Amino acid sequence: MVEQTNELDSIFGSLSDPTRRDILKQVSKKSLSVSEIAIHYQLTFAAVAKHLDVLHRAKLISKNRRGKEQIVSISPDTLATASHYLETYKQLWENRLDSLDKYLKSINKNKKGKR
Amino acid sequence: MVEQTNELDSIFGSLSDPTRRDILKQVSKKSLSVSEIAIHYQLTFAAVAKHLDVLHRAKLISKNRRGKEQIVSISPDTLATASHYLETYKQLWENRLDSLDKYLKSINKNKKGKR
DNA sequence: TGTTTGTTCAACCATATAGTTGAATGATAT
DNA sequence: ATATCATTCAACTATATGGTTGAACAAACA
Repeated sequence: MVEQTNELDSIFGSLSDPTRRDILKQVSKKSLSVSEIAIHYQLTFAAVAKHLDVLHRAKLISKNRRGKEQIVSISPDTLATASHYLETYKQLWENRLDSLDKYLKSINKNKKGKR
Repeated sequence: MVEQTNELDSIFGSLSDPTRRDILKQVSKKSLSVSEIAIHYQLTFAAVAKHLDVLHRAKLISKNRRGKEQIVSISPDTLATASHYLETYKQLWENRLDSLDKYLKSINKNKKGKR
């Protein structure tokens, strides 16, 4: 509606769920099969598979078949995209706050001068 | 369900919508009233107000009344939380990939040695 | 071949989200 | 006091999301 990139939409959307963040944490340490991931949660297998699908569509993970298993790995580049987005804005805001800070100090100095 | 902090849930949830990201972009440059923000979108006033509420609940913005207007400002600390989260994982993953890279190189070296 | 193991798909339900319209509230100006 | 401007609230709709169960498919094993 405002930007045409829904890349960030799906990345941040994926990250908004604690189960999915936890899955990312798991596979960031070691690539795992779908069932190895699923056993860590009280959810049904299908529910976990759906979470993996969300992460996959956001390109935060990749899947590779190894025999009958599907091995899930992280895709670090995608997270870099999100990270870069946040860093840019953080920077921008910090600069703005710095300016405000200087401005307030300059006003203060002025006041002191006038007294 | 996995972590008890829904702080990141609401932060990333907020960031998953392009209108809300755009609002953040706007107010990161300059604090604005609710209606000043709303005129930039084809949405109804109420819809924009709802987006602001989502951002407010995630503590990504703050509101201060100035006369009859409500002035919206950015809350940079919250974004730092998200940014920090991503940086941590990016770091972790990069390290893992570095190790993999070294491992692959060591294998290669071994092969060469054996030949 | 049939059976087991791992994964995906389909149908369904409950709740959350994004949007609408219209009424209600708050603060200022006449 | 009332009219006006800025914002919020309430009720409602449509769609998305997160979860379930059960069937179907794919690969490996007996």
